[in-house]
Amino acid sequence: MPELPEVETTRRGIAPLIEGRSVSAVVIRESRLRWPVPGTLPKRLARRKLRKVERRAKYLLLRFTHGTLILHLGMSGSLRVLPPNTPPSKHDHIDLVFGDRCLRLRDPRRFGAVLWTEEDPLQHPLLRSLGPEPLSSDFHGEHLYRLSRGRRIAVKSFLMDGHVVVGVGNIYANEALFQAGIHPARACGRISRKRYDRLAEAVKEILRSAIDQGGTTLQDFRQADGNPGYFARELKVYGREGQPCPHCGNSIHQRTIGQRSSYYCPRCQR
DNA sequence: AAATTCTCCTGAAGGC
DNA sequence: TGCCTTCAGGAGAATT
Repeated sequence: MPELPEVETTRRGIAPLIEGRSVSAVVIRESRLRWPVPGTLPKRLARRKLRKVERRAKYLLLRFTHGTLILHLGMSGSLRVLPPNTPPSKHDHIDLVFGDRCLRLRDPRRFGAVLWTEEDPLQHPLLRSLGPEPLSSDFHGEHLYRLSRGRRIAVKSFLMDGHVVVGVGNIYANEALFQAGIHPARACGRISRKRYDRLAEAVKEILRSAIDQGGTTLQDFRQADGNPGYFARELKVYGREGQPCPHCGNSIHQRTIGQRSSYYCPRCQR
């Protein structure tokens, strides 16, 4: 499931292969994604040059000279660059053809999105009110501390709220809280400044390390070259219910917090 | 404003 | 072997 490291891995994989190239064709095989894919896309993109592939939160921004294609991979989306005329398989919904190479969006669960804007994409309603990038200097313990005062939700839900900080999904929230020694269900407003410093550092460290490993592949995710991501083998608690805590040896617990499966060591995390 | 619940979808896993 | 049920999950929308 693409979180920030998977999206960034994808960006790095596709950018050098398609930046600076012009669109020769757009194929929409399935337009029923999270929102209908605009049918005007082929016309709007024809012969247009892709300047840059950027990322904001979990959105990929394909910046053309006259507008931006905003992509979200949802739960199960992935992008590959393939030779043109590669036969599509099931769930290969969209192709952007750039002459001798084809950017193909595959998304079995269709929670992803493809949007077009000719305005500043950062001012798009979906992106406008997002929190800071976790790997930027705008994200730190003080930020988490300030935003959490007076609030009662579980720190894990707080950390996964895109208005607080972007890109931290379920897997990395679990891992960061383990590394910081914070219990995922603890009320976010009752955590000290010092512990938030530690949490912010843990988030940065884990995301950086996951990006280095090419992301986490559990089922669907693939890097742009088709290889899986290798961070799964570094997961300390996620999906490890009943297994020993790598720190103290107690067994990892699992419970649902904010409708999301949460894994933690009740002894190391308070 | 903040918190919670609902919703979209498919494939995997489990039960019988 | 096969059919049915349950579940996971990003995040916007709707509701409380």
